[in-house]
Amino acid sequence: MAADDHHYDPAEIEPRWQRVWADEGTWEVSNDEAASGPTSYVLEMLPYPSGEPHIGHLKVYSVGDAVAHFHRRTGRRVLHPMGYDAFGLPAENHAIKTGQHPRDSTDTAIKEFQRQFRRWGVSIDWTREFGTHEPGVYRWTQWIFLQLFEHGLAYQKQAAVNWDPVEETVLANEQVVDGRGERSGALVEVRQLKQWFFRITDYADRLLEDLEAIRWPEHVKTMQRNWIGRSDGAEVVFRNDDLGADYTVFTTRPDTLFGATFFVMAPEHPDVLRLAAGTEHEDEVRNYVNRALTADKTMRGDVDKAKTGVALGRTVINPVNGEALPMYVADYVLMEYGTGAIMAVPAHDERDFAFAQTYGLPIRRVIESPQTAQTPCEDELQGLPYSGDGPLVNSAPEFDGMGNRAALSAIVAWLEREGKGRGSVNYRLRDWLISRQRYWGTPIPIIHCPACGPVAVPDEDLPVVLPEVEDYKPRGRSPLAAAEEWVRTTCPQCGAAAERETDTMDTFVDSSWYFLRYCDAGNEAAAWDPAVVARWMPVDQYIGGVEHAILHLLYARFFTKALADLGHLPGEIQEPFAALFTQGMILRDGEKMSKNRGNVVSPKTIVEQYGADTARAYILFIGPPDQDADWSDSGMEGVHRFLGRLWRLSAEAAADLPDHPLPASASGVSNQDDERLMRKAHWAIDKDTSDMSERFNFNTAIAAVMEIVNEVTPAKRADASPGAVRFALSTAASLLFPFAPHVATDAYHRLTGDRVWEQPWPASDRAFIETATFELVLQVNGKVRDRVQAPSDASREQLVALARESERVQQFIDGNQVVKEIVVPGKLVNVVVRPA
RNA sequence: GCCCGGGUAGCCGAAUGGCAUAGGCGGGCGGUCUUAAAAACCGCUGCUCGCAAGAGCGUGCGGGUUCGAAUCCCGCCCCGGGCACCA
Repeated sequence: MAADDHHYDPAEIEPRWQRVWADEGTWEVSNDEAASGPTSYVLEMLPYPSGEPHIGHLKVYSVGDAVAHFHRRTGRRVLHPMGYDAFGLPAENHAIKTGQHPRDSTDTAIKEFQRQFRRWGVSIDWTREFGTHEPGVYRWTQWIFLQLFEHGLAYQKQAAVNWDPVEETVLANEQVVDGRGERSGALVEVRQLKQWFFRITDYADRLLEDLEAIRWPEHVKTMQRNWIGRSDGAEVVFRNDDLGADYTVFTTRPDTLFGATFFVMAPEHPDVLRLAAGTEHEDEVRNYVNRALTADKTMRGDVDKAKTGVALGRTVINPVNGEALPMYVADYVLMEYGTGAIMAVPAHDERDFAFAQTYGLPIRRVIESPQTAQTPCEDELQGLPYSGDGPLVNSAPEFDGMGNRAALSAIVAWLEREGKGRGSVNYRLRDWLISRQRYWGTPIPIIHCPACGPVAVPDEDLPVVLPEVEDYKPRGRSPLAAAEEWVRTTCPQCGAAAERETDTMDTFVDSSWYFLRYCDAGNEAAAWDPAVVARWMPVDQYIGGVEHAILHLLYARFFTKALADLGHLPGEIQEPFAALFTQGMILRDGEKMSKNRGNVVSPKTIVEQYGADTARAYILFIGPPDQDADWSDSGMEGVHRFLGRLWRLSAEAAADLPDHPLPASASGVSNQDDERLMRKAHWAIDKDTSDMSERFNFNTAIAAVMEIVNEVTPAKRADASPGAVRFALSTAASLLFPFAPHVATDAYHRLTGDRVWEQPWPASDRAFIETATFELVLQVNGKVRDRVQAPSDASREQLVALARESERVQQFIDGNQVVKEIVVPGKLVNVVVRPA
């Protein structure tokens, strides 16, 4: 190639190096025990294969690949696998519309994903690739289900569940947002159905506590804490003498028990109608309950909605003082939380206060608030409702005057002694509903026997293969029910005629363990070998969208703990993802990209036009990767120009300058241009190393490489030696490699003859960064007035003297009195003056 | 309403107690190349005043702490996200 023909051509460079990586299996790692050294497991959330990859995929794999490359070059063996979350509703809905088998559309999409991921040059160990829809994989999903089933962690129960009328399936609590199906947006209905659940609530406390031990973004931890929703309090028993029934309530404020003035039940409470029966309120209660049960769930949940309710015409006894409290039914009390009944303390709870005001119920203050303590009030409702701390009043003599926190424990102790209640904890978290009445998922490996009940499919009969059906449309039952031959079977226990379970599993089950399978993907005898998993797990760096903050990340944590408890994982592996990074979205003109808006940027088009390196480096350069960022075509062209400049300068330097050793030490540097180049290169090494290891500041890491390249332009390096130029350019290529691997590899190879991915991450040499003099900033009263060169080893006195010598400083001192001099060694001198 | 983020040039952003605006984009001015233009490449470019030297101003708004504040503290405004009748 002629020296004047150095034209950056990613279409030539990128496939050439991709071929080397594919032929040599560069990114493959073995599970051999013999392989030594530290390991790292870098994982991006697995993609759902539909259509083709979008810009969000390009971002997550650009981030992940940068981390993987950095880990490799800092001496770790890196597991960086890829797979597909291949079951799910979009493929099935497509099948309902077109009749195309979901397997066919999914496999087509997977092929397109594979093509593009390779075209992007992502450093994946492709030997471990799989899709969750492969029978060889979902047989282990079924095996895990059965492990949970046999240990009581998977169970079937009749329950009020969320039914999505559009998707025609039930949904997990986590998949209902503001009363609507997460995918369909349809208002969910409550149905009583027999469904399969995983007992995630058994793990509520461990899921909460172990958040402390993992390096996750604080807001994701907060979301998980809120979702688990642990509340500490007490259960207190209130007796109704008419029916001779005891009603237990849960309260976080047993210290306010003496302030209870009424008692409220949820409309769904099974005893409401029985209690009202025979009273003058019977009809009214019946009407209220009917209205509440049919009302729009989203409306009922609105905080601002006025409180409504109806008296039941009965009373319960407050165990602490024997008072009879009137009973009400009101829709602000929820059946799903606690016991579906509450004690109402209007003086110290906003909701109870609003209800009491509406219905003219008594309000009794039992905790003194700071204001009322100071100014004994004329208005007895002043400052109410008050939910803060303070001493008890209007309670029993033994508690009055006691701080409410102390009183809380004292009252709980009293309740326990009297058998009227006990300390108790409540969670918002519900068990995970995993049954789906849909086709395209992992079949639940259960056989229903009229005599034996639900029976596990024996291990040797796994996988239970998804049967072929004609019609994918769910009609209030799973499409699998239509495969009658498949459904009809015999009981593995007693041999009697029996039927297969026809529901499939929520696809979140598949993604709750896929990261374990990557460790030992070829294993046909087991889901994984615990000894192999121990070598890789936990994932050192997990990367994905924040939209999975609750669902996927909580379920995967639950699976990891449950599988460790059952002995299938080493006990010390309690968390799947030691560190988590959540990347922001790529927007266009401040809006989400979508086909409807017509503002979609296609990775395929960009990569074809500019190359994968440009697309990847631009996405990382655009801003901090955890933030949303706006796509700009001209910004991307700027990065393209920069990559071209680096490559061209490298190619020219390699061709034009005779081979020359790199300056080995600071003393070998002969002139100012050399010194500037060497210092900039070593400074950038420091900058990039901390940007990559301490935080994910890829944007500033790339900017530092740009600074090196800006120093190497022919005009600026007139006197520089070939060795210094080569060092600056090869350092730039080396530092850029994690973000733009092809062009960096090619430039580095031309300059040095070596393969950059086989080189250790560069180390900076302080001798090149430290200099004999530095620029001393001179301030008067904190304002910069001058800059002078100062010796690096100057004493404080010498620095002050330099400041005093400056004419510009003197101008501002003249006529004033010098009060003091502040010296920051290596940085500045600030002369403080005041008018004489 | 409560809990997190965030607000820096025309735009994206850098700087977490010490030179505000690194790097990039865009616009403007100048240059190289060209018969010429475009493209490409190179250089300068925060605002105001000033011929210049230079001075003043400038990190959402108002106060405070400090020799010194984008950075720390108090009060407010705006934007984004999460949660929200959970007793």
